[in-house]
Amino acid sequence: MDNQLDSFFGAMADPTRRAVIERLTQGPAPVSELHAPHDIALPTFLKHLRKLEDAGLVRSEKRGRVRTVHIEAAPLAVAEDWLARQRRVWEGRLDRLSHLADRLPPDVS
Amino acid sequence: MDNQLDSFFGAMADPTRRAVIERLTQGPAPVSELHAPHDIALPTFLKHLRKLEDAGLVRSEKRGRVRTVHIEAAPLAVAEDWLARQRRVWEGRLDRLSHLADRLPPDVS
DNA sequence: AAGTTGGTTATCCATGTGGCTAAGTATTGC
DNA sequence: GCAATACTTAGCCACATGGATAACCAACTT
Repeated sequence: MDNQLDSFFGAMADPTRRAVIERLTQGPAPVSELHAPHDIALPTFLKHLRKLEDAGLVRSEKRGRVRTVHIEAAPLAVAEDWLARQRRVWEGRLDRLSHLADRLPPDVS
Repeated sequence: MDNQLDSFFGAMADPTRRAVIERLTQGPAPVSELHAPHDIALPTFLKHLRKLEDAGLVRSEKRGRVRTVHIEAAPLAVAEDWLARQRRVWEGRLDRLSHLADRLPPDVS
């Protein structure tokens, strides 16, 4: 996809995928274990995993017949930073507004 | 949609929509001004705005023929919190692992 | 009153997404 | 070797998404 944020936010915009991420923060797990709590077919679930992997949120290795998946935390931090930055601009605007309000009588017609 | 996070992350998974949010952190603006920098047709752009509004990220009022849009910052904070929580669990796991490592000789067979 | 401006509504289209089943491959256990 | 396990690939389907045009309405401007 375009931006890294595109694929990240796209990946998080689904409850199944968020649940997988939540689970993986507690440590790696094989595909079958990740799939177990979700009431959808395995191939469908694999497509979700694929999307997480494409977004760089997750990595996996196969040993024998079992594929173990682990989280890649960096992208989470990138998105968190983006959101924090927006919030700071927003809050900064509020600050500037209140400062303006302080100086309202002299400055504004 | 399902969760509030669904519609939030869904809304952010598009560069046009993120650009609108970035612009709106600096203050409200009419639709035409928001649309100007984007090289897409107005009706297409309006669909993006609609999605932002559906996700509760933005609100708008119409006065005369001009509709003014302003940001609703709360959902940003909700998502930021969710991400921060994931990060804390992830980091907590690392902490526990290192603590475990400290106690490795006595505790582990 | 006529024209311009700022949105809005209605359709349409190609592609993406999330779901399924069926069938296949490769390990591992007996 | 055979069966069970753990994915994997292929194909199908309904609906959502992001894009477009055309036509419309309402409110200013002149």
